[in-house]
Amino acid sequence: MAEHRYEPHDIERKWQAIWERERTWEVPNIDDGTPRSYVLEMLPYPSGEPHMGHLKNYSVGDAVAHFRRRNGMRVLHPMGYDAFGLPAENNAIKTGVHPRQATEASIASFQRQFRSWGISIDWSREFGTHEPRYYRWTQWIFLKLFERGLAYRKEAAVNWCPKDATVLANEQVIDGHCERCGTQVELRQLEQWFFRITDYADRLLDDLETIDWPHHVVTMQRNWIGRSEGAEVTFSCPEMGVDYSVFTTRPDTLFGATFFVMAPEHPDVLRLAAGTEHELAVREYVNQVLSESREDRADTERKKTGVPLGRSVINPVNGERIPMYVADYVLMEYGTGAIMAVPGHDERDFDFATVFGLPIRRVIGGGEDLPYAGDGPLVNSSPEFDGLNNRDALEKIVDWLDREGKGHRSVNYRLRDWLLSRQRYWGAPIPIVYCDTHGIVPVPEADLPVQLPDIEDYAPQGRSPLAAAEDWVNTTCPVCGGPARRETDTMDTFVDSSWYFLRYCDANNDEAAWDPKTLALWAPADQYIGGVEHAILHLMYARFFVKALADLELLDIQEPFKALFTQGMITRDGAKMSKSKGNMISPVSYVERYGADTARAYVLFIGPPDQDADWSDEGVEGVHRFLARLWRLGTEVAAQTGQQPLLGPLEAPAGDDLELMRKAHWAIDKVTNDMAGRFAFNTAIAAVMELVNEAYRRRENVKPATLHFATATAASLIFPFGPHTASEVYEALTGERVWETPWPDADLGLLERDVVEVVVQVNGKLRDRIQASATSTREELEALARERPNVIAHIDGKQVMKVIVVPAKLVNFVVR
RNA sequence: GCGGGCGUGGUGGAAUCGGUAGACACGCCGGCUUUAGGUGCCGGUGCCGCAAGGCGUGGGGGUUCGAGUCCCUCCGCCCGCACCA
Repeated sequence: MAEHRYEPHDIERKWQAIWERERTWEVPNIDDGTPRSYVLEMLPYPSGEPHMGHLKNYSVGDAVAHFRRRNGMRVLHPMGYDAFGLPAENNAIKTGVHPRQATEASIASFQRQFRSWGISIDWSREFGTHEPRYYRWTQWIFLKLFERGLAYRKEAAVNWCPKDATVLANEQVIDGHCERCGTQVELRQLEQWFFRITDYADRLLDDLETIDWPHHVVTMQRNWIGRSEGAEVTFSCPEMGVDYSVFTTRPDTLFGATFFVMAPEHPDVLRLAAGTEHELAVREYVNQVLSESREDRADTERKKTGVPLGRSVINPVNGERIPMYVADYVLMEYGTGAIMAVPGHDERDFDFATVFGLPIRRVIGGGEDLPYAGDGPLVNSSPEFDGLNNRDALEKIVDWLDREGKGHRSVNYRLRDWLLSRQRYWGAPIPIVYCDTHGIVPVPEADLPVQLPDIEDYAPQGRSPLAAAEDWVNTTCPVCGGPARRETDTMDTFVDSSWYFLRYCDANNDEAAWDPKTLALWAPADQYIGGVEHAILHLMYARFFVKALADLELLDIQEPFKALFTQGMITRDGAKMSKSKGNMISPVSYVERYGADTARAYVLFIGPPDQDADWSDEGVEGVHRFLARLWRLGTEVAAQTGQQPLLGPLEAPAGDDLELMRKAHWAIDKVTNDMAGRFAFNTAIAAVMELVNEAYRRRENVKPATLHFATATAASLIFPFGPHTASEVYEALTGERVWETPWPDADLGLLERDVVEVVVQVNGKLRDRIQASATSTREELEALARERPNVIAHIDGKQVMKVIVVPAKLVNFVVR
């Protein structure tokens, strides 16, 4: 058969040309009653060439898209590029080449590869987020949020990366280091733009219950939002005539508060210490803490440090005067920047009290040693509350505080507002100008986009490189026409990617970001697919945007992604692939060597797609062998039968014909279930392999029509994973285009057998198998089982206590 | 420390509802074909044992007629958050 060789490149080119010419995967924005589905993979960040993670991501998404299409749905399956961002700009600084040039070269390479992989993309909706026709609307959304008060400017201690010379969002700081370059970040007091995502904390939390997302992602988001219920309690400082409130989740332990601690950044700290013997020490301590790295400060292992402030506050529940301290374990960003310290029932306060010799008082019974953080009855508190369970006492104490005007119930979140301004060049300009008379003025919508000007020097100097583009910066105030200066910061790229999935729905609309009716045809995305690394950042921001846009009545959904699937990484020798490790392998070389179908089917066959999987060249060979086998079988059968319609239901099925038909219908059922309810592509592909193996084994003994059916069915079922080979084989056998034929239906009646194998156990151990009628009664099965020699040997001389019979499945003798 | 997940042959993995552990694939062994073949086709392959048989899903315990699957406990690995009051 030397002349008959599986030539994936010829086959793939042929079908790709057809899909391209006929625009097969484009879908119209109409509602004609056809059920619709929006299948979306996270858009790639175009840097260099696509890697294995992309291949896996889009192979998963394409399988889902194809499966839904063939089940009668009109599927929106678009593609775009998250084109703004730091790596392109850093490259520009190094090489002097404009980031647009490098980015667009990379986009071209992604486009080439997506086509060569045969991903079924609606190319008519493609865009890059760096194109003015896109970022015009990013700016428009910014203005809408600004109008609503959801975008605002404030001075705050922010994360600053000295290497990238820009501020970072909280979410972009990993273990105190810059997410991008790994440099240790510093805290700087700067005026910056924020989105008020904290206003949405409760909705972001509650609506997690309305979406079908992986449990671990939901948990991560929940933890990130970090909702804590408790109370705000007022401690007054009579010496200074000031009240300080603290947030606590444990007002039940108020009677155990023996000191009070403020964060070093607290604005009152120096004033409080002024004139006391501790003034100098406090000043030194604060300066020292502020110069510390975030990472050192966050080290929970090190000994607690702090300095007395020389002042005291009154505990509102018992009038006790307790000393004030400043200590770096209290954070300015959370709660009020001050805490009541209860060393008996909080480990951190306990550590501090131990170092400083402060009193430690037990006010909750239970546990052996202090600190004790569990529940129990109140003790040493007040006659009114002692003896009460602490949870009941908590409610009563807060009620009392509320009546006395000394506190109230309160909720705190770990979530902070989203810092979106970046002192960088390669991003969407923030559409704001500063006027001496009118202050912060939004650019009128009609003037959008604020075009990103071309510049020469990209190097950041602690301010945006855009500041050097004088012609661009100097403008006129939209209100008074007087001289004004443009905002020179650009937006975080996460702003761009927080709404791109909306734009796909109406990508060519030049009048608006989207038409709400058109958007409603598709949004929200029915299935979103991407890496877990976006579990918090992108997936939280996109949810916030959709909620904010819904409040602006610009759309009518509350969540962007109904269902989410997070794929695992492809590793090599158990390690993450990276340029620095030099263990990168690229999809291109495999596509060139084996064809796209092999590469695609392999990344899905390698294991469950939500788990990490290690790349193996031998494994690729195995999948390639399988596809070649299917193609060869198809060619052989087609030579024998010619193109003909699929075999209908069998008249009098028997023998090998019946068995092969059964296997085919079993495979249809198996693949359908593996695709419909879950993402079990690995077992789906295995089922098609079984069908092909079965067809090979029985091919000499079955009628041509049976073999034809089995082979065409295998091609039809493998289509979502290896679309080119599937199309080729299916066409050779039937003359039809497989993607235009409906997904096959399993004849479940055919799968039912008259004679089944029944397992016989004695005390739960397998002793024999018997062939029995599927309709045999319990008594018949037990009787049959008792005749078996191996069963007799095992129950002989023993007492049969019980017999368990599961009809058509098993018989278990319980003997003693 | 808190939260989440995982642990099955030589390897990747399968077992969807508590009912035959190891599908499919890799690797390995054997046969056939072609032999120029590193192609193709067929068969075998959890471990111990000549066999009968025994053992076997990280360790220990439990529930059950029956546990990879449920419960408790310990060990190991991975991920996320981390002085969040």
